[in-house]
Amino acid sequence: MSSLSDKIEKYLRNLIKRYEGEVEIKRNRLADDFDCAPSQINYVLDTRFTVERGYIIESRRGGGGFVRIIKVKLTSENEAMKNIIKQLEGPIKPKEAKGIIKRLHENNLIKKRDRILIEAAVSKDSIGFENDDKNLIRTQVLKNTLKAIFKS
Amino acid sequence: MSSLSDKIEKYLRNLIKRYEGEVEIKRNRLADDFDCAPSQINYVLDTRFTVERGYIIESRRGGGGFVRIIKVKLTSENEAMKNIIKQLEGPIKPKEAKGIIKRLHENNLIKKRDRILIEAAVSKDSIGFENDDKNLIRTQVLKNTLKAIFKS
DNA sequence: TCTTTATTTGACTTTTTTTGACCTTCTAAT
DNA sequence: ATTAGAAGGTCAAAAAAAGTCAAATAAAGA
Repeated sequence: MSSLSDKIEKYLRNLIKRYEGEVEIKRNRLADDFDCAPSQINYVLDTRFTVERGYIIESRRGGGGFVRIIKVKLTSENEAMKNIIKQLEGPIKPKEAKGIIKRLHENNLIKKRDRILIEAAVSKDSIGFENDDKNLIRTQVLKNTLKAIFKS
Repeated sequence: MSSLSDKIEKYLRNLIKRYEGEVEIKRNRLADDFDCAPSQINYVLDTRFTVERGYIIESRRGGGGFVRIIKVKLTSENEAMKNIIKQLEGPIKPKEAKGIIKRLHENNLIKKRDRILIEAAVSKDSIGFENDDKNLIRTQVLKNTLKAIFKS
C-alpha cells in the first residue's frame, strides 16, 4: 500500500537514525537497490527531506560523488526558524517583510549583516517593478535567503 | 567513499600542517604512491590548492624537480571589483549572477555567508516566476544586496 | 466520474574526476 | 655547446556521478 517513495523515505530515516543524524549515500546505488530511476531518489529527497522538516542535503557529482543527508539538531532557535520559513506563504509587502526581518534579528535568529542584506534584497528598490507577482517574488526571496541561513 | 582526489588532498593537507605551511613533493613519486596518473596530482593542486583558498604552488622541472605548496595568508581587497558592481545593468540570468557572486567572493569582497545568502536571493528558485521582468529584478536584487554590504 | 495531486520513468544535462598522449623545462654528462 | 634523460605541465577525451524537467501513470478527492 505504501508507495515506493514511502519505502525509500523509511529506509533513509532509519539510516539517519542509526548514524546519528548524518548519512551519505550513492544515488545510483540506492536507486539500483530499490530498482527505480535515480531521479526518484531526488524526488524523495525533494519532497521528504526538506529544510522545513529539518534536513539539509549536500551532494557532489562526478567520480566519488555522493548525496549527504543531514538532520539538523533542533535547538529552539532553528526550530523557530523552521517554523517561520514554513509559514512564509502568499504575497508579502515590503513593510511586512521588513517587520519579519526585524523580528528575526531581534530574536537573534539572524545576524545584523544578514538583516541588512536580506532587507536590501526584498526592498521596494529591489523588487519594485510594476508587476503582478512582485509580492510573491518577495516571499520567495525572503524564504530562500532564510533557508540559506538555516543551511549554513 | 571519497574520491581519490579527496584522499590526495587530505594527505597533502596533513603534510602541510605537519611542516608548518610549506611542503615539497615529487609529483611522479606521489602519483606512484597513489597509483594514479601524474596529471591527477595537478588536478588536485588546481582544484584544491588554489590562490582563493590561500595556497601558492611553485615547481621546477627536470632532474631534481619538485612541486612546492605554500600556505599563505590571503590579503588585499580588489578595488577594481567595485566598479564591476557599478556596471551591473540590464537583465542578468541566474547563471550569470552566480558567476558574478562567485568572483566577488573569490576576490574577498564578500564573505562566504554573504555569498550563500545572495545566491539564494537571486536564484532561479527565488526569482523564477514566469515574468518578463525577472532578469531585471534579479539585477536589482543583486545590486542592492551588494550595495548594502558595502555600506555596512 | 472528473479533476487535482502525487508518484514514477526516462531522456537529456551538468559537474567532477580519471586517464593518457604529447609538450616543455631543467640537469648533468659528454 | 650538445644532448639524453628526468621531471613537471597541458589539454582534452572518457568515465562517473548527480541534477533537471517533463511526460506518463496512479491515487485521492469532489
